[in-house]
Amino acid sequence: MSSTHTYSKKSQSLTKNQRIVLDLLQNSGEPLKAYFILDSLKKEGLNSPLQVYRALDKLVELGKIHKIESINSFIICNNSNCASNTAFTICERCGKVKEIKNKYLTDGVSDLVKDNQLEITRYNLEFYVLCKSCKIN
Amino acid sequence: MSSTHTYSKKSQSLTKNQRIVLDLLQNSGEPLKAYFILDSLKKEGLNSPLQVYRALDKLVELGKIHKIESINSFIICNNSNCASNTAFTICERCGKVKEIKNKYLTDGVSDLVKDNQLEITRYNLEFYVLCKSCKIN
DNA sequence: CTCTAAGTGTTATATTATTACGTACGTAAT
DNA sequence: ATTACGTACGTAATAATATAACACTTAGAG
Ligand SMILES: [Zn+2]
Ligand SMILES: [Zn+2]
Ligand SMILES: [Zn+2]
Ligand SMILES: [Zn+2]
Repeated sequence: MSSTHTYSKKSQSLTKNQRIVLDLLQNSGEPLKAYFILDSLKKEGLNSPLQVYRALDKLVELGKIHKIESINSFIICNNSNCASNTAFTICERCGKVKEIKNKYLTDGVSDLVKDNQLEITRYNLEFYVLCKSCKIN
Repeated sequence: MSSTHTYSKKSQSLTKNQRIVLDLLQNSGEPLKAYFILDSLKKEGLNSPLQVYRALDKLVELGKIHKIESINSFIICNNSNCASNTAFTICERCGKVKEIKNKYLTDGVSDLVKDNQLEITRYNLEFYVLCKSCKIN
């Protein structure tokens, strides 16, 4: 019965759970796993996986974060607006992930899609690389 | 045949477990999940998840099948040789998956990658669509 | 033949994600 | 103000996906 989380104007504002999950991802900048998020936010009052997954689902839906499927992880969106079209580089050796901001590349893909008359609703591009530090070693 | 076959048999032949898993995927043509494969091949002698996952891992490594990460499923390779570069369409409504064969598209992506000086080792492209039957309804 | 790399079979366990159920709150129509 | 509705919440249980650990077998290279 310890509720009352001053929601204030449902439009625009996230709920407490959504907020703390988003903040964690924001501050981290790296892909995080759901159960890591859960552990990290135990002290903030998160107790169950479902609380995390519900917040993550909503944030993905809002385009504020992305799920990187191949590593079951979530990362803050690095762009102002991806419109659900995402592109990442993933290091094959250390797993490091970066969202690609290169507009020329993503526009190019969009053009290719048009040229080939694929009627797509969105896309997710995963480019596997060897990151700088992994290339050295 | 000849007495000059110095190449290894090993590289050509699959083991029994790898064979039956590949055959199932081949005959299905659709993405299948590991535990579905396990159930389907109980009668062939597969008893544990690990047997399936080991076979799948090997087949992926050989490029004979692909894993579709966003649905935790595996599908037979539709091309002679993808060189680990993959591209799929996935229906957002029914989940139906097709491997894209369009060489113009994949070459175009490869060119874009080169133009943008991304040194990639491979890529995986997932295009979300509404398939024909889902578009009707 | 002997050594070795790869594969096998099995049990147990880890990791990731969802179902089910009841409660609480904000909004808008009555 | 009361009702109805949609969304979010909290909790427990469980499903679905994947790997660890260990002992054993097989097949090919030398
Ligand atoms: Zn983004
Ligand atoms: Zn790296
Ligand atoms: Zn293929
Ligand atoms: Zn469909």
